[in-house]
Amino acid sequence: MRIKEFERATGLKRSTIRFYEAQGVLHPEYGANGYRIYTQAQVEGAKLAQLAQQLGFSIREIAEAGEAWREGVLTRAEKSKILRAKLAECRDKHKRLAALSDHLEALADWVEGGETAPKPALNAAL
Amino acid sequence: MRIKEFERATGLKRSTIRFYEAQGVLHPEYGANGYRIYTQAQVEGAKLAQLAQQLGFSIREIAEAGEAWREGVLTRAEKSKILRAKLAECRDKHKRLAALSDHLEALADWVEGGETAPKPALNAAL
DNA sequence: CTAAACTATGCACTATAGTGCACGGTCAAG
DNA sequence: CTTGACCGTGCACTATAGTGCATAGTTTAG
Repeated sequence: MRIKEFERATGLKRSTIRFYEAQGVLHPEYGANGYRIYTQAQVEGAKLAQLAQQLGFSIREIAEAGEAWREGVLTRAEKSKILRAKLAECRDKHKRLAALSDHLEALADWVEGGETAPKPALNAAL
Repeated sequence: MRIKEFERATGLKRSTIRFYEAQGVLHPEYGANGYRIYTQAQVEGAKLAQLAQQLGFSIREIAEAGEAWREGVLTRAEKSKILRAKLAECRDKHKRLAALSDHLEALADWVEGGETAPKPALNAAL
């Protein structure tokens, strides 16, 4: 597909798509006319990148991790290492987010209960 | 406490502390000499802000939500509403992070398994 | 063949989140 | 009463993540 359809498929703006390419997140093929050509796999990749970015990963990190599922760039061991490292970061964020949720809920309950009981303390493990 | 100790207690740089104050995240008292004075509660608040920020919330969002646990600014209903809204966002991020973790793990397994099975697809619910 | 729609590049501009420095006032030990 | 550590403001600068525009080439429907 060309860029217009890729915009529609990913929900990204054209300027953002070009920016992501410049940052190494996207690597489209180019036709003889100079037009970018995208595959369905790249739509998936872009969606994953968006997700990761909304959850606090930087463009640079996403570009680096993205190398792990591009063909013929890295060895299996390198890919595995990158993916496992990002997975660990995800799991850590996941835990911290659970802690933040718990704390917000405790605060909401405390406010709704008239702020009488002692104010909930932030878990030290954060 | 004064700013030096607040830096140590929160792990934030002095420039960042001043920036957060300018953005409405922190609201220290001022002594007669013009020095900022922080409480232990503000250390807690700053840590919570750091946590939220690392997890993808913006400074502006944090400042707004922070009003909910400042004294005498908002009504109970307003505080509750803000906290419950942020809680819902947290829970959503939490779910998405779980999905991202699952996907990364599936990719890592797939790579380690020799990339023979079909490449895991991204969950459409993202 | 022409016009509309689509695509390309380069570059300047914006928003967010800080960082660092110059310059000056305050405090406390000696 | 000086000296060094600490604190203040203002301002310019940086990094990240885009956004928008001018200008020009390509494609496609009529």
